[in-house]
Amino acid sequence: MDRRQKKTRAAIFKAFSELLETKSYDRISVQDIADRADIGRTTFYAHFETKDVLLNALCGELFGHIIHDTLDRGHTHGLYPDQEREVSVFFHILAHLKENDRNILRLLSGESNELFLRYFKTGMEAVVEQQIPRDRQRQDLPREFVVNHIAGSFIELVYWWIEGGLKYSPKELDGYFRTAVEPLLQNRIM
Amino acid sequence: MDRRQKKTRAAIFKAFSELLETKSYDRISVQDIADRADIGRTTFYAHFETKDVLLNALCGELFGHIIHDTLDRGHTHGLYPDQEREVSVFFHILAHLKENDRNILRLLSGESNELFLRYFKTGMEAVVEQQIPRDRQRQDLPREFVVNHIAGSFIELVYWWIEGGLKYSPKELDGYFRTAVEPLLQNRIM
DNA sequence: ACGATACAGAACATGGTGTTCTGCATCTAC
DNA sequence: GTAGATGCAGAACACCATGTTCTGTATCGT
Repeated sequence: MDRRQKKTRAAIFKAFSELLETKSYDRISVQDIADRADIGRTTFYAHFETKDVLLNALCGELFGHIIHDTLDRGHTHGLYPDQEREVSVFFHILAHLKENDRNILRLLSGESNELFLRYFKTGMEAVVEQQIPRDRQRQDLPREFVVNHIAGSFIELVYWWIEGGLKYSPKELDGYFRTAVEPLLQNRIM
Repeated sequence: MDRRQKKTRAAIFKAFSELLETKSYDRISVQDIADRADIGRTTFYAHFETKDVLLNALCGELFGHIIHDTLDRGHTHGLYPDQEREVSVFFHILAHLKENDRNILRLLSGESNELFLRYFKTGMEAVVEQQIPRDRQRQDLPREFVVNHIAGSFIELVYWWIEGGLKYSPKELDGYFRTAVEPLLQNRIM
């Protein structure tokens, strides 16, 4: 790809992310993005058909990595605590967020957090699907209910955590969350 | 209040609700609302400063009633099943929704459902606060965590239920949900 | 019936969107 | 290094939405 393309594309992403930290999505104009990225407005449209396309690309960029990492890790670390570390996949995701990977935390703290959390939820459903072995799931509850409940309440946890100013540690929350979610699974087979 | 005022105000609400069933919130223009309500655009601004003010008024109207009813009922029906009917407050809310009170269901099925569910969550937090006696709550979990978890996962339940086309009955869901949420409370004192 | 007020409609300023065109700068390939 | 292709800036344009102001008319409450 042309160096110029890469540069402006990166500049657009950067400008958009920075703006999303301060303004809500629909109050950001293409002109704002272009100004901040120091490019012409026409150039923006040469890269993205519309603002929504850019948003989708950004979300893919952001959550793609975190979810992908988590799914990779899923083979070794399970929903249940590691023998040694006493933490689960949820801890890893919360820790990622707290480390503010790719400034995702600032975006989730911004006015458009609901927007991002919807994307996040889609990814979380895949993680939960992978993490719950079918034979461990309670048979008296529909699987799709369980998956939605766990993914959904995790999203709400993140929402609440960030709104409240990260007053708890990822480890604490991981413990609380697993306590809240454990009964959706059958007891471990002895 | 002037009859004319009441009439146009009602017409605006009606038009706005109907439009929200088909278009997403930010794709509805004031002109759309005015046209549908068969009033002048200027008249709209005489009633509501902006579209957001209208949205807030509508949400208060919608969720105000359902939450208020639920809080009233809260003194008799608890989080736990009635002795006779085996249902909880959650059943009542889901049943209200399914009965499509004030066309709320059609709004929640529309493109702006996320918008409404955020309002809904605020109300649900009040309901949950009321429903969980402090002495019944597990002491190893922060109360604010528990309240957010229950209110949040209930919202996600509604979201999922509606997205999926109401494939489960309120009674079924009430059972599932209480199963999922029970462990957040201490066992009943014998 | 009278004064007050709600309304319709037109006009206006402002600002955002998405497109097209022209000229210039920069890249890639040879 | 040069030539042809491609990315970019900037201006101009048509379009649509917002929010305000003004005027004349219809309807209200008393």
